[in-house]
Amino acid sequence: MKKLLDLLTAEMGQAFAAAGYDAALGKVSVSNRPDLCEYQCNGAMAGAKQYKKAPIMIANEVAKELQGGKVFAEVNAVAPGFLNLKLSEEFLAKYIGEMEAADKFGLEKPAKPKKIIIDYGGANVAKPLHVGHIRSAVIGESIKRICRYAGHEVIGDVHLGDWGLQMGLVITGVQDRQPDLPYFDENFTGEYPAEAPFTISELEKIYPAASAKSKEDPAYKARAMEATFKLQSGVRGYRALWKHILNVSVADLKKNYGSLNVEFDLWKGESDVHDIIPDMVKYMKEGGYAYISDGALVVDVKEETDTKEMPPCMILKSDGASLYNTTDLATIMERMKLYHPDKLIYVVDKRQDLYFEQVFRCARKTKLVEPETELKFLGFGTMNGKDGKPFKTRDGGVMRLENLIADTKEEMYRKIKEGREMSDEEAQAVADIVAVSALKYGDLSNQASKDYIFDIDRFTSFEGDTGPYILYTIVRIKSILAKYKEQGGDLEVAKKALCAAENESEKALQMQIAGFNAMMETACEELAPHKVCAYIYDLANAFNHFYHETKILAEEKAERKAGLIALLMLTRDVLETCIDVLGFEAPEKM
RNA sequence: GUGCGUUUAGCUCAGCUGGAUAGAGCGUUUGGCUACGGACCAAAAGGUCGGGGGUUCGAAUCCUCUAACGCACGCCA
Repeated sequence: MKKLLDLLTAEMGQAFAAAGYDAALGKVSVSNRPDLCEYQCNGAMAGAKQYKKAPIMIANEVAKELQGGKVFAEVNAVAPGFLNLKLSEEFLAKYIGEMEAADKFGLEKPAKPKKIIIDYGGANVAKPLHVGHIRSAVIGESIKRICRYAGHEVIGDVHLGDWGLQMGLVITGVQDRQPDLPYFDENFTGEYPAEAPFTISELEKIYPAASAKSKEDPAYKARAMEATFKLQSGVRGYRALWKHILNVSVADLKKNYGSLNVEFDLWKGESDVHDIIPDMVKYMKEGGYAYISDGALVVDVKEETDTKEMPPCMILKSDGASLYNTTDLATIMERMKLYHPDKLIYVVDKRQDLYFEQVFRCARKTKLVEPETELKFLGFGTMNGKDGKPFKTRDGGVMRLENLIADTKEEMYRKIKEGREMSDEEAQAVADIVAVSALKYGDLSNQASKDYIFDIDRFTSFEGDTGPYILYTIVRIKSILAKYKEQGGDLEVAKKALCAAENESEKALQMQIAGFNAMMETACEELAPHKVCAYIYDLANAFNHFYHETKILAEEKAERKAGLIALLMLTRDVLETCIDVLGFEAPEKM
């Protein structure tokens, strides 16, 4: 269904036309002076020059055309030429009634739904997730859900770092610990054990140890490189061991991502494109795109219009080995072949923007993608500590994501216990849910591209612009609805009883609800979860104002009471839909 | 050096793509529990929107110069 502002604009446009002016001047927007009006139109001022007339005269003529209409209850022309508008309560109630009945609250499907692949998460095999991974996971997941809700076909891919020297290091580390394993015996021809020879916590120790050792011991590094080479050239034992590393790691990653409600459709990795790299390189050479520069194979990506230095995109290192660029380009090729997406979105640290610019240009130039394929780099900023510097543990180390989540849950548990009578078990379960909202809302309510300050006290607060505040509002609505039902009310019947607002705060709540489809559409177009956050914060506030001024269960007229219940249900449903696309959920009680 | 980004209340952030008196939260000060969850609500104080210049009837928003900070600039990812 049409957006409310579009309907108002159409009405206003007609009035402009009827008064003899360009209908395009009738653009209506939400008022920036709520004390004066609900909506406004500034078209009279914009048209003043064109028609060589004082704006207030135009405004007056247009206002006249709108008198007695069904959409606006009040239209005032105000100096120097504003058109101040108040909506008809009946019109508004009818609109949100239609929203309630419509699929997705009246959000229209895109004219041409796109197939989108989102590359986010950024996890590496054998390395634990740390705080630096939270943003990609949280933002990527939300964007996936927003786009999906808006009607696009979306595939989320974690795109693991599961190849290259890091794997060689782990394998070498394992060999040092357990040299007798059959994986290292070249003459072994039997079945390798089904069980991995290490646990995830062992694995997490092996990598940093091996990595540190390789930095000071060249011989060790050489061994690791050889192991990498053997793995990549398909040596049976190494491949089998690598599979174990992968499996153990992925199981652990799924657990950690799962605790943040982050789910991937694909668990592909760099290794998946290893076999197609030679073909891709050959194609780039034969196509005349790639050439040797300083020993390395590169593709020029400079453009005439560049005002900055643009280094070429490197395809192979001077030793012939592949690198990040190689696998990313091969992955683009692979994705085009397997899924043929209209759009690829990368949710990656913003410091990589030049790099992705090179890769995208290279992919276009070499025609790995079609001219109309959209390549989007969504760079996010750093999560900083209260000192404004990258977030660290107290002793200055890198904090594991698992610990950050655990700390937040603990803090949440403490707050819940001190505020409510609740069993330890229930409090823990509730704390887990609320903590996820605190973390995610704290992150998503900021513009993704900016750095932000992680403040656990602020994020876990029940007051202010926080996840827990939103959840609190939802839980409060649920509680009232439950009581209505207890008292013999029928929610299904009440649902259809939406009625015209009888007071300011009720109307304000309805208007806020009515803005849902427009908000979701922009959030999707701009890939901006923070707009969803801002919206639900306003919605929660609008509800709480309304709640404070309106008696609901004590309302005597049954019809009116049902109407209020309907408004509550709609508010709850919109809020829950929004937090779902943000990637968290509300408990029943808290 | 080149390019990109950031700069808005004491602190953390918005600002719907050029409109009226620049908005929230936290913190501070004050008021409100015999209604449905007070983990709430209401109100006050707090700003030369980094600085200069320009475009416009009108600028936090567009252009230009400039400052501070951050980041990136071929064999890491």
